[in-house]
Amino acid sequence: MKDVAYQAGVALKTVSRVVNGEPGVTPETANRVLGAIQELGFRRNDSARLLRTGRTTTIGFISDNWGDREHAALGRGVEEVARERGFLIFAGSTDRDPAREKQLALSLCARRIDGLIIVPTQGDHDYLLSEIEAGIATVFALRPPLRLAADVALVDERGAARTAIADLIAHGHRRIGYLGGDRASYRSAELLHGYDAAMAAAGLAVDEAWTRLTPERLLNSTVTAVLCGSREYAALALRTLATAGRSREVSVVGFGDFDLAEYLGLGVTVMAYDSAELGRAAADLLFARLDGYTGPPRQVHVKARLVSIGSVDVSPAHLARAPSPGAPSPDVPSPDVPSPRRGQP
Amino acid sequence: MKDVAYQAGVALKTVSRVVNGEPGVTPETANRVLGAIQELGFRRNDSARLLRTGRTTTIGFISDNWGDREHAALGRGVEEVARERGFLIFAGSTDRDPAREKQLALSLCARRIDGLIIVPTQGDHDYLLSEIEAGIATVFALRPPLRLAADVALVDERGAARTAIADLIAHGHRRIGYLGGDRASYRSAELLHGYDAAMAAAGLAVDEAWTRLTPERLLNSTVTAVLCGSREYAALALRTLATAGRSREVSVVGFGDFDLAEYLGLGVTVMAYDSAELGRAAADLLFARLDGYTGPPRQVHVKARLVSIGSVDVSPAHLARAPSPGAPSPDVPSPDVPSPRRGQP
DNA sequence: CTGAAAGCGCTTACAG
DNA sequence: CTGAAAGCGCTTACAG
Repeated sequence: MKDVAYQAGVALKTVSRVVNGEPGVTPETANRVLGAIQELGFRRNDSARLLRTGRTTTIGFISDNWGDREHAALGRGVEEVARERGFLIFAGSTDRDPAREKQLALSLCARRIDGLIIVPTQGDHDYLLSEIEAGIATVFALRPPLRLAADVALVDERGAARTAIADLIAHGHRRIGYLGGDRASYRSAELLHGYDAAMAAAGLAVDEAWTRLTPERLLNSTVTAVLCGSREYAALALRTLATAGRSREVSVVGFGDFDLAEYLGLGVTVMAYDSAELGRAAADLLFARLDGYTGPPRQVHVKARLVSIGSVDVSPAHLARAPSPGAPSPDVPSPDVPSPRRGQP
Repeated sequence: MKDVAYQAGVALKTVSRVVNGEPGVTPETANRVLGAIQELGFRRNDSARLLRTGRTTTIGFISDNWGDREHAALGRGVEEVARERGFLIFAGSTDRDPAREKQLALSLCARRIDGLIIVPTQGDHDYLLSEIEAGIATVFALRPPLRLAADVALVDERGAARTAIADLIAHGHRRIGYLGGDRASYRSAELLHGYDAAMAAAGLAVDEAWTRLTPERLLNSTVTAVLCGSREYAALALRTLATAGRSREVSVVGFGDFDLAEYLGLGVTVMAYDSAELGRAAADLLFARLDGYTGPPRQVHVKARLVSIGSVDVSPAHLARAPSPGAPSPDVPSPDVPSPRRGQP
């Protein structure tokens, strides 16, 4: 810029004015500067400008794994909002390792990002407190942090489980299981909360074994339907049942990103949410802060929808034993066509 | 930092030394500085440091769509290499829009990233020339740029098509089609090149209509097997055949990322490559430049592998008509178990 | 072992 | 309309 000024025979400030399109420069002067810029191949160093300005117009996005479909969709949602605002995004994966999360987050903060959207690991997040105080807007997505009041964008797992279970009950199921790995994880805990609520609302007793299923135990269980807490467990449940030739005896309901339904194939029911929507919601919370919102931390929940796609494979004998479905309970969306896959318990 | 120096009663330079762990500071002095840092909650501004240093230890990653499984896996591969080097990544999507690509790339360059990995859009990339000259290492991934000599990391589409077609031929197919949308696209052109080579090598004539299939035309075609150039077309072909009840009359081979096989379900054959591997390859090219390599542009190709997963559904009648497969040609990997899905033409 | 000065490339605040 | 000076937060190159 100094060179440009020299070449054009003007002061540094004038070059700055031209580059930034500020008013108050004679067309002739401007042209002279523009010419020098062309000639010298000058391009402004935004990093330097941002150092002076204080703002970097950059946000960080930290998730479990950039390569994972669901986290990628989340990032995409964040990007859509950031793009509108002209913000750039630093992205990184934690691989669920708290140490990596901390290292990543702190190096982003050291670059003075304006905001951070983070899918938290299991670790504690005290290390972020001083950064947040220092003015880095922070939003947690997909999972809340432990012991930290902050803006959070979540999936409504409880509501999803309630809807799924109530729907199964409406179709005649009474013995319903949950398959989802670590019950202490945020997701499983929330889904089980919704499960319990829906079973209780229907006045159904719950055998503790039903919610402690494994793929193997599924085959020896008396459940007639099972809610799966992850993509992997849904796939496992289907495969286990198919291998045992018992696909038509147990209804499987998955929980996950929209593409899970597609992934699992035809004839499967999924409580599906939109990860990109979650990303947009998180970004909206973040930009509200950057726009000056200083109120208390907020939570937003992205709803899941019951999705059944494709054709249905059900044995006529099984169908014959199925009663006509009862009236759906109030909080259950009435499906246009009752799914015949869900036979009588 | 100035405040810390004042608080500790030392010079700026001494604080800098402590912060950077440079030698030559008395433990006492260092402790005094550390104390001041604690007290004031000081954290170094890396942006400022990088301005002075000249390097940003940052690379840009620009792809079609961050939310797309394949591009996300690519980014993940890039990240793995960047992480080892302690580099941060700016990420963004073009949505295949040349204008967006340019805008994104230029704003990254203005931030003075050290390198750029880019999945190019159809547009021309002359605008990058001055940036490359200015020292920003640039690598293209997945598709080469038009008229621009640069490092490129690609998938070996030609080899993949050759392998797939030769394998089909070895299983008795003679009339083989290609289904892949825009024939002028880089991917289709490369696949068709491999297709032609394999058909010619086997001395088989090609009816032009076979390579101009659409999902509808597939049903009226005489082909007994079809190579699909994208995830979408593979899914369409399968669905079209299934809907017409003719799944067992035409073998479908997909081409895509590893998860395509899983996505398409059991009993499907896919020429699969690893997007993360492609990302790592691109990053390796980039860091070679950052490490000082100044030779001519290089190309690396990631190989695709023939993958068949899961069980097979084939009509006994169809099987009965199938001949025992001939000896595989030299460039065809001999499958352990010949896939019975590929019946006689 | 420690420090005063200059500078990275830009902008801000003020004069003319 | 234009410019000289100071400063963003750090490091580099040199003295002591």
